[in-house]
Amino acid sequence: MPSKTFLNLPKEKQARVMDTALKQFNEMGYDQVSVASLVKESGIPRGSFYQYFTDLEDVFRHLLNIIGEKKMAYMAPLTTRFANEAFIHLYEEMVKAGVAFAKDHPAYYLLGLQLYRSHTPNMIKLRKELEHQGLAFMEGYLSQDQAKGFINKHTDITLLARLLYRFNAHELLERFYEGDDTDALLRHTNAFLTLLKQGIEGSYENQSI
Amino acid sequence: MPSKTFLNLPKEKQARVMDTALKQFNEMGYDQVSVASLVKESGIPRGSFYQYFTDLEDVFRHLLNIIGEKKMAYMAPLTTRFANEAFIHLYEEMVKAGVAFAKDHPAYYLLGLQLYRSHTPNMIKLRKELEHQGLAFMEGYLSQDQAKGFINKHTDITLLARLLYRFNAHELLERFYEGDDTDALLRHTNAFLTLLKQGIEGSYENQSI
Amino acid sequence: MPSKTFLNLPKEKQARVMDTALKQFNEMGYDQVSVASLVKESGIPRGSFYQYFTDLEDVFRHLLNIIGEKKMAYMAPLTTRFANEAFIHLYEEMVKAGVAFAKDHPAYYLLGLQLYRSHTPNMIKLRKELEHQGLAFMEGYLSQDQAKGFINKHTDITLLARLLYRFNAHELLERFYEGDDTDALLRHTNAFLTLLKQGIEGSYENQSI
Amino acid sequence: MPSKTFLNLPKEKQARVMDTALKQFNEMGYDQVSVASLVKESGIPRGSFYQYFTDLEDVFRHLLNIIGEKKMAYMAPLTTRFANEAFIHLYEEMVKAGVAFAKDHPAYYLLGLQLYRSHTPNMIKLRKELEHQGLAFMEGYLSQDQAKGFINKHTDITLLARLLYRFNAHELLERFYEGDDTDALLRHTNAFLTLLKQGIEGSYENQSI
DNA sequence: AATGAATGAGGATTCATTCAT
DNA sequence: GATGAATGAATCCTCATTCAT
Repeated sequence: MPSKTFLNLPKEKQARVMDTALKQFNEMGYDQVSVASLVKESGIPRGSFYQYFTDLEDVFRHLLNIIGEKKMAYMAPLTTRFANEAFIHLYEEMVKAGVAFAKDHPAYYLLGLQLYRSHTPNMIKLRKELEHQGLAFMEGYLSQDQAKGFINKHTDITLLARLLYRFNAHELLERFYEGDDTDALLRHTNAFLTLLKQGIEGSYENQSI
Repeated sequence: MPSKTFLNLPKEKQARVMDTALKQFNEMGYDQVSVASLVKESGIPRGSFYQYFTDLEDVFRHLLNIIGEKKMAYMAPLTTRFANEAFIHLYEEMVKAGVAFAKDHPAYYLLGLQLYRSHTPNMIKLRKELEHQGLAFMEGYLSQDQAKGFINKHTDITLLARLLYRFNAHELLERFYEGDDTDALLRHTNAFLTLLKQGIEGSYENQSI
Repeated sequence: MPSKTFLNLPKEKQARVMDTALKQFNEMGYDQVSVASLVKESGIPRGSFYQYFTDLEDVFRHLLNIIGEKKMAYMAPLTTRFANEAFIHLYEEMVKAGVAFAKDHPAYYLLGLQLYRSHTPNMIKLRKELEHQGLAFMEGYLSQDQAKGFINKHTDITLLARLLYRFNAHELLERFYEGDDTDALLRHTNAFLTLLKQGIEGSYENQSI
Repeated sequence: MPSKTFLNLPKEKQARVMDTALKQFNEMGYDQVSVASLVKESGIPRGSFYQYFTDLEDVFRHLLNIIGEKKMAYMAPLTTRFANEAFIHLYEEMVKAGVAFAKDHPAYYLLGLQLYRSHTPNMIKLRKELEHQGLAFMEGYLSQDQAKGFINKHTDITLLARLLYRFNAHELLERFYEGDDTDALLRHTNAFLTLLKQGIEGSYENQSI
């Protein structure tokens, strides 16, 4: 968490630092960014950096918080709207909201990639925290859906939650990183959900699997 | 690729170097291994390192090749055996063979993790090469299966290949890393394949999705 | 010497600063204490520090003065009481008073150690000032004692003063630091004085040295 | 302990580094010497320093070893020569040998001062090792002397050993540092030994203490 | 008088790579 | 071909002190 010193800085200066950080994390990759590179490009003195942050991880976490808040604005309306339906519908909408977010704030969206690109103990811990949180959220809904008969009994809910989580947190992110536009992301999402819902087995006439 | 100089070394000395490299990559993580740490623990002179390899990536690639060869011994028999069946059956057997390999050579198996844990440009490139290769292999089979009716027409083959690839290359690897034994890995595999084959939709009585 | 600004501060606030300083000097060692560490733990603003003191040595000297005053309360009664006796008796009482002081105010007593544990030019100067002062005080008395015949003519007064000074300022201090309780310190003192008074030579029967 | 790399260097180059270290430790004080200052003045590259030594303490210990060996040449002959006499005579000769050493190699001699001028845990440990060793050596002899009647029964042997140790390791060293020449050191030694042997008490006529 | 942000020099350490033997 | 010493750039982090509010 940045120091009060940093948070008391003029918004503009804070933004200059955080924007540079965002840019460098995305362009250079988390592991290649150094305190040196950040202070140089953002124009703050070396010493100030250490007055603002404990280390680069601190900067990264702060960036995630900023992004998290923005993203929340896209997600918040959904949870109430889909209260009585199968979770998969809520999931679909959340993914779409995420894609909209990606369209509006591509740099913010892409920072998520870095979460999987550093392996300092703290970073691993952070990633697991987020994963655990995301999985628990989904498993809760999915178990209820299975009880209600929305999901068949053969389905391993824990696994399903993982697949859903990964699709959103990895697959789409990487595709976006590799150049797919948001329309493509939506198509991938449809294909993914179709596959999940119906499975891959052939039609009855030649169901030979 | 290591120099001829290296490949002409007594097998034993080569093994000493490669075993140390394997150990350090797994224990310290690719990014933390340095030429210094490797020459120190393996006991070869600093100058020799540069006579044998161009850099650490060179060592890593060589390690992957060595492992690839060993793994091939587990896989080779399968391809012919399942020539006329749906690919998913071959896939299942290949995953099982991979799990057997993991049981026999855990350190070799786990090295794959490092592929996803470093993000130097070279490593990213290497990972993409492998991914591309793996995906192309699967997509070829899966397209045929879809043509033959083994896979229904709604299924996005590219996506399916990705899911299969990821499950094997990420999901199982990470679960193994986190302590699941090989039996657990096999159970996960069953659950995954069941889900893929049948989808998650509820039974006819209450098919409300 | 602290500025008037500091001395006009509420006693309580002064004490907070000086207590923190005492604690840090003792716990971290003079050389490890920084302006940063002191302002942080004492809670005063960084800028204020430089309004109160010129530097850390200034703080240290002020601490010594505060301690000196407290210690004086233990010593003052003695000088008059032993006016006509050999100095060694006064010395003994002063040492005992010092030990009592150590018992009552161990942190104050132990600060003296830092005088010997930093070797910045200023600290060396300070230590020499104190030594010089202490030695002069003792040499004055001891010369008179030698003139009066309390001390034999063979004794090198300058040397004796040094031995007495060191025993009190080093030996006892370090023993206290290393855990000797005050009783032990008194026993050491007796042994020391006995040795000084009588020498180490064997009894007449076998005086072979 | 310096690396083999360092010890394999040409004697001349080793000497250049060690002489610079000796000079800087003596002139600047152990705590003020930095790796930066040492590499600059000795002319070796920054990186080489870390190939030779682990840190400055390593340099210091090596210096002590070098000095210890030289000093041994002055001391070795004595121990056998005084086998049957009171230890105090051996002590006197050892001190004199030390003074001769100081005359021949003042810089080496003075380095001992630094032993008391740093307080990193390792340095404290080193000093205590040396002290413990020195005290044990003396106490052994002194106990025997007391048994033999060379030293009277009132004398606290442990304390006496400390006084002897300190006189040699502190008092003389500091006096030499402060400018006393070797003749003066010998006079101090005589005065000290006289005082120890006979005590300070006045002659029989006016023995009033 | 109080405050705390700004500053950049300075020190420790690691590193990949080259080069002379 | 084998060896290991040499190199200095690059990085991290701390610090005392000043200055503007």
